[in-house]
Amino acid sequence: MTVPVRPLAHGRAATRADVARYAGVSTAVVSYVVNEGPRRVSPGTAARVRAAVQALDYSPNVAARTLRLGSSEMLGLVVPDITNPFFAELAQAVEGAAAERGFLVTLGSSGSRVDLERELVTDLAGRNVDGLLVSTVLMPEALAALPAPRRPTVLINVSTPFAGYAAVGSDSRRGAYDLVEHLLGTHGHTSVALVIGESTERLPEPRERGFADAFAAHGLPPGPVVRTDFSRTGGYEATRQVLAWRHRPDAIFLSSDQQASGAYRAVREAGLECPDDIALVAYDGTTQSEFTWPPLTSSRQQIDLMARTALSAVLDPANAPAHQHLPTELVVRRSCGCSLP
Amino acid sequence: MTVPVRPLAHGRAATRADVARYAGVSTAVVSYVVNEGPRRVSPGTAARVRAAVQALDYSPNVAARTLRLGSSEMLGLVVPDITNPFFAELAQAVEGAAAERGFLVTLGSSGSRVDLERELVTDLAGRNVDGLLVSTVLMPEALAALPAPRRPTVLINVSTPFAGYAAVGSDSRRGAYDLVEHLLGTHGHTSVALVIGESTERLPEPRERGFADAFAAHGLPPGPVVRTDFSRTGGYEATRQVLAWRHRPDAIFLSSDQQASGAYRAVREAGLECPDDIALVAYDGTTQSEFTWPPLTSSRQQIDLMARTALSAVLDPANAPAHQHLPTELVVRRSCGCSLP
DNA sequence: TTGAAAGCGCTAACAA
DNA sequence: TTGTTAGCGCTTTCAA
Repeated sequence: MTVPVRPLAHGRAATRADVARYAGVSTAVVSYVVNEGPRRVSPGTAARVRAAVQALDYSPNVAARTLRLGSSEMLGLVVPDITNPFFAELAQAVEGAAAERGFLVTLGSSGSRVDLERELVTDLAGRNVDGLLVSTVLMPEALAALPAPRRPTVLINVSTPFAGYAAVGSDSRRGAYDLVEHLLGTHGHTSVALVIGESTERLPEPRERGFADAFAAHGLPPGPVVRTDFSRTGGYEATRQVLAWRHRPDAIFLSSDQQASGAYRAVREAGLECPDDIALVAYDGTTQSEFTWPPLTSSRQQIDLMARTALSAVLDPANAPAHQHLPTELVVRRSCGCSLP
Repeated sequence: MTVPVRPLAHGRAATRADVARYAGVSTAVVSYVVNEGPRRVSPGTAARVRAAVQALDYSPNVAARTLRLGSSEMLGLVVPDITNPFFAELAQAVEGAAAERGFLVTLGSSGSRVDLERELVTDLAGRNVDGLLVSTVLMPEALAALPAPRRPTVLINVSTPFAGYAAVGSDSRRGAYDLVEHLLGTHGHTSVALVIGESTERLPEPRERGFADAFAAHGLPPGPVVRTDFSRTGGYEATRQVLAWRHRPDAIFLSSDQQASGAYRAVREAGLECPDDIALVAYDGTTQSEFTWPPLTSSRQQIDLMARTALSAVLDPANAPAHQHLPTELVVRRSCGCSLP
């Protein structure tokens, strides 16, 4: 199945022993120089070692180091779908935050498939990663079915804690509330539909609760809910469905930017205009939301903060709170009906 | 700088020796069972070993295996920007193709920054990856400045070969030609502007040549070229610029979907309609292009094929051609002015 | 300040 | 069919 890769053609790569021999020192000294510690080395010797390193084009074998140290300075990140801009931005942020601390990250994108995700997590966990960040669509059961994590594992982008894991996520209930309240309060809409991904999180989904909360605050019964998946196609299909209702709502709240992308298409295909015929708002607030037309009013997740928070949690599991809620930010653009300069 | 991670609280993780002791066999036998070879083991013994593995919750130490075997079954992938849907789709494809062959992939996204990219490639290459796929914006110099790769390295998404590396990319010259020829031939446009990313590839950029080729085929001098960067903002700014010209062209050919996203926004902000006031076409053809309005006519890169081809090249460097050109596919939608059902 | 050497967990050649 | 063991490259304790 797998293809072993031979070392370079011109012979095996130089090892620490080669360098030591070349520089006329012991292997320990080479270590001290290469790692700048833990013992100090006289300047002259250090220079000879560096020259040898150069001459032999030596670079340390990470597997050996990992084996010895028990740490690989690698983190694993599992997301359901890297082509979803939210996860792409999250991956970018995690990678950046990890790099700042000297860690590399191995990414797995499961395509939202449960079995693949399980495999990914198990595999990654076995790969000497020092910690795991998992953003999964398959919360409770699948997670419980996993072998106990051998490494600090934090659940990222979840709104409810899960036994045995540290978790960080946005306060999506509040984010949803803000959006719907804006529609109901500022714009005086009375009928707003919710299009939401088929969640495997503990129900009711927080966005759905925020949605209902906003209606309650206005003394209204909650609007209709359409469940689909968290993709463009999901948003597209669901919106088509909503537009076909006898009484078209004033607005649709999409649970992700990705779904909103599909919603726009459905609206245009129906020959309708946003926001005149129907307002659209969405949860996520990735860069994509600035480039739709009209620009998308959204509750923006603080992706950088989420990445940093999650990173601190894996790297210092002892002090990681069971669950951290990050605030979202309401970004009003034009798709809700507001007319901005 | 780095935080070593301790084994599980309930003591150190089980090793192969623990399993051997528990099952009353030698470590070799455990190996044979776990790896299903290379020696065969009697069914009874194998069962005992499997029971021990289960009981001790044993999982092999990958670092040790890597050290021993000299192969990690990991590949490295470096892309300039994972939030660009093209690269996200590419990453997804590479990951999928790799998984089929038992490899995991470590992703690095450089944010298009030369220094970070150099660091990433060097770092990744040192990490016992069995091979490296690099899609870089900083072709010639930076690549030459890199230490010689210790592992098979293939350049991905490049249109010109580069000494010492296998390379795979789409035939972007042809892709560009198809698009512009469609505009000139089918639609009878005469003035088409090109918005292209600031390329670090050997000039002239193939898309620019394809663009010029199409004009030449019609006996026309090539249209105006605006150079910007390969981002939404780049496309946005460049398009604003084009729209401000005294003579607005009939169409703009954007060198990426990401730029096209920015272009749409610029067109709408200017109060113009696509394709009536100005036609838009782009190179890439990611899923994003199906969800713009109007849907984007594009030259679609065969991302899956590219991933597979590149993978074969890293995994079997001996037989990898210096450069492989993959055909693109013209996908006609509505942004060019075609009226589809 | 430097050297010798043990040992991290695994694979596979060799021996039984 | 199974056991013994060398050795992958590295870090670091202990001794000099």
